[in-house]
Amino acid sequence: MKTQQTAEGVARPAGRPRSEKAEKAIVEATLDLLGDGIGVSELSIEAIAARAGVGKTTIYRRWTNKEDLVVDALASLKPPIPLSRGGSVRDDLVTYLRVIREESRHQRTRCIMNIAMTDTERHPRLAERFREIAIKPRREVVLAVLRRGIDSGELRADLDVEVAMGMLSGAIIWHVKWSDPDEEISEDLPERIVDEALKGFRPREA
Amino acid sequence: MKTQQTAEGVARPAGRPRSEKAEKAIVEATLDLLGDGIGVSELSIEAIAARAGVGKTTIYRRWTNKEDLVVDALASLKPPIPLSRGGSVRDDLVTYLRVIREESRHQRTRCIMNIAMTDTERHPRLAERFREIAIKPRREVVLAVLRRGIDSGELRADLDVEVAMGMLSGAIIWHVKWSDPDEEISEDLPERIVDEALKGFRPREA
Amino acid sequence: MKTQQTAEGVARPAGRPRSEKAEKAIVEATLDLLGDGIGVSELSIEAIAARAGVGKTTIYRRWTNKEDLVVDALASLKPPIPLSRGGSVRDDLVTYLRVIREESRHQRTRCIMNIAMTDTERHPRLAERFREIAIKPRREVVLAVLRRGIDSGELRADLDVEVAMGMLSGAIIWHVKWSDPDEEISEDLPERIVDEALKGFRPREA
Amino acid sequence: MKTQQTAEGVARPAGRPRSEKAEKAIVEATLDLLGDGIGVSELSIEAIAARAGVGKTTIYRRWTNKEDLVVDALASLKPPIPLSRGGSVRDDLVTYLRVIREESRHQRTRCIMNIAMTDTERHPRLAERFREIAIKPRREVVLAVLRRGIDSGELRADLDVEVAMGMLSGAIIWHVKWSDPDEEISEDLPERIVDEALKGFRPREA
DNA sequence: ACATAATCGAGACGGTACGTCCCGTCTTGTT
DNA sequence: AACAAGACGGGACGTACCGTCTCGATTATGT
Repeated sequence: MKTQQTAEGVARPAGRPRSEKAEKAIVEATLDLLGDGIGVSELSIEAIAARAGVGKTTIYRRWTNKEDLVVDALASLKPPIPLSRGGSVRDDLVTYLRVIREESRHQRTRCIMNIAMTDTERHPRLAERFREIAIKPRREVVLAVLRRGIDSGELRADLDVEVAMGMLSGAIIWHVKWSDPDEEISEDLPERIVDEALKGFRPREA
Repeated sequence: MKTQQTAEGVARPAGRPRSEKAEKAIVEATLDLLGDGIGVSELSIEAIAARAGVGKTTIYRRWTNKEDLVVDALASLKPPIPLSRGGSVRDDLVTYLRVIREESRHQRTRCIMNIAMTDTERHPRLAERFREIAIKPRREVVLAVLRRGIDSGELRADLDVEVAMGMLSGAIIWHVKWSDPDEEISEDLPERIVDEALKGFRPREA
Repeated sequence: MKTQQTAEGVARPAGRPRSEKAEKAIVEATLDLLGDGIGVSELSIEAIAARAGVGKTTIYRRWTNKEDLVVDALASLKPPIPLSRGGSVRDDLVTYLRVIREESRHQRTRCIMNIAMTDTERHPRLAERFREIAIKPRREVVLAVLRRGIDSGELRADLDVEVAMGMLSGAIIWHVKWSDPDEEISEDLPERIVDEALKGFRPREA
Repeated sequence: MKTQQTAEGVARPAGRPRSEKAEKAIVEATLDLLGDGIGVSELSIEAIAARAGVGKTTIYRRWTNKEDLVVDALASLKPPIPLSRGGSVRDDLVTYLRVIREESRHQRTRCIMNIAMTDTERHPRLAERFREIAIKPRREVVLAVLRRGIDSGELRADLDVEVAMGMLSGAIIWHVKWSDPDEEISEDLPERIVDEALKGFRPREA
């Protein structure tokens, strides 16, 4: 492929450059459709092209398959860093769990989450990307809170922070996903989880 | 519609009765395909019919849509009751978490689990059924163990058993699904989870 | 392929038989489009399917390529045998040339003729078929007239009927196709051609 | 539009002049492709540009559509004046028909002829141009021969030269195009045509 | 034994989306 | 201003399945 030389000395491929506008429209259309509850399998390139007002070739020129496109679309989402920090460990953890629960109640986030939980097994690259952009930042935040708690003496010095993090995140997700749909999820679930976790299941020995 | 009278006195429609063999073959073919990692969306009636050696009509005559078929197929699975009971609360919980982890390592269970985690949002009836046949029995078992622990004094009398159950189940699932694929999941993860849960995060006050 | 046995003992392929109605609709749509002046190259399977109210597969199931479809479509046209016979040789030949000229003035025939003249080189099978259904019958008719003329003494006994036929048919086509579009083609062209042909170009020797 | 002043005083548009080399390459590429048996409909600007080593814009800048380009390309062909004159009328006519038959046997001429016969209806401007550069000169030549024959007494004084010309040209073309492909076209076809035409179909009266 | 009737397999039906190819237009930096 | 390169929106290609339909053949009973 021939290239052209720009003033900045950066090689550029010859010919008309790819339209950033089109690219954005495609990603946005993808997120829109995903947000409308369309799953990765049901998501059709043709529908994306139509909604983005773009030719199919313009999509295929950039992404060789649907999975890559979805990966990039998800990646374009800013991870809405969920934690306001600075209070007590208990307050921070409660806040964190509340944010997750709130997210799971909003349409777009919910759909994105679904994809994460859902199409992840059939699309390993997607899972990897999701871990990167969604799981990892939250994980770091919780780990930081827990470590801070250990330093300040609020938490046990020998606490297994990995396990603790899994218990907190896992618990809220479990309830959101699997609790009986007839019963309301209690509003104070985050507090209850955090408190039980802090206390431990065993009775205090005299 | 004319009916026929069987010896048992049960009214039966006239004409050739439906083949039980075909029905079984269809359900089996469905589970096979699901077990091969095919998701509900990718699962095609055509493929099921082909693998079952059956005409497509024979499937559509019995189930009006794919979801209903999958529901029935999943229902036909015996819930492999996961808990050997009788030891200490700690032992029982560790055993329970181990069973879940093992299941997640075996092909067929893993795939079924994926479907549960996966296609659940797009197929609400499926989710409901899965809750019925997979979640509920496990939930009951854990709740029973926890209540027994309270009775025996091994656990706090005011323990929130729902929350505790969510923490345990959620923690193991979280780790199985979201832990860094490069790092091995530690073999003693079930023990670590149970121990941290029992102890609580907070240090013992003097 | 499995077959079924009919009462008449004629083997029939299993499954739903192909719809004759669809087949006719496809052929008719093809001729319509061709008659609208669409050439074989411009003719799209998609357009045929749309006009016939038929799925593309229904077309591809029967014809592997466009050319075969056009061949069959043309073949379905009844050759409108152009000659009323029984008069003098001169009258019959004039009638024949008139019919050709008239045909070349009517829309549908004109378009079919165009295809014959046109797409024939790029589509040899089409040419062959056209020769069969359009050229050959006309050729036979003219040859018959000429032979009758020889028998009756109206024409020379040693007349080269092949060449004579070519001169008559070729002359009318040449004029229809290549005469100056500004000048009207004279109404009595058929008579003029026949008369010149009968007389010969050379003057009568004393 | 600004213009520049050449030494010859002819106004010229400002900016880089159009490349004559490119223009020639385009026309040549077009004729090449046409000669390879590609029809006007199948002929793609993309293919022409590629073969000419030229950008598509360079073509579209000069010709607004494919037809115009083909017209110009055909126009660039020198009409290979087909008649050596000077012998008897019979000899001249035989020579003329032979030339046509030979042309129809050579690849490039054959393809050009095909285009004439072929794409003419769908592309009227092309037809007109072809009439100008290919038909008209031949027509004139034959008419001249015939008129010369009348003057010299070789032909009837009242011969309808237009009709006669059509019969001769039409006959050879008819045979070349429509004769049975299994039978060889007889080598002496030109002689046979001319002789029959000269004699007329009717027997000499005593 | 035979008519009745629902089911069976096979496969054609009208559709939708696929990923590819090429169209004619447009938008770059270079000549 | 013209050039080559190549991206753009669009339309048709031929394929793969979709869920529905229509066949003849099969398999039960009820007379």
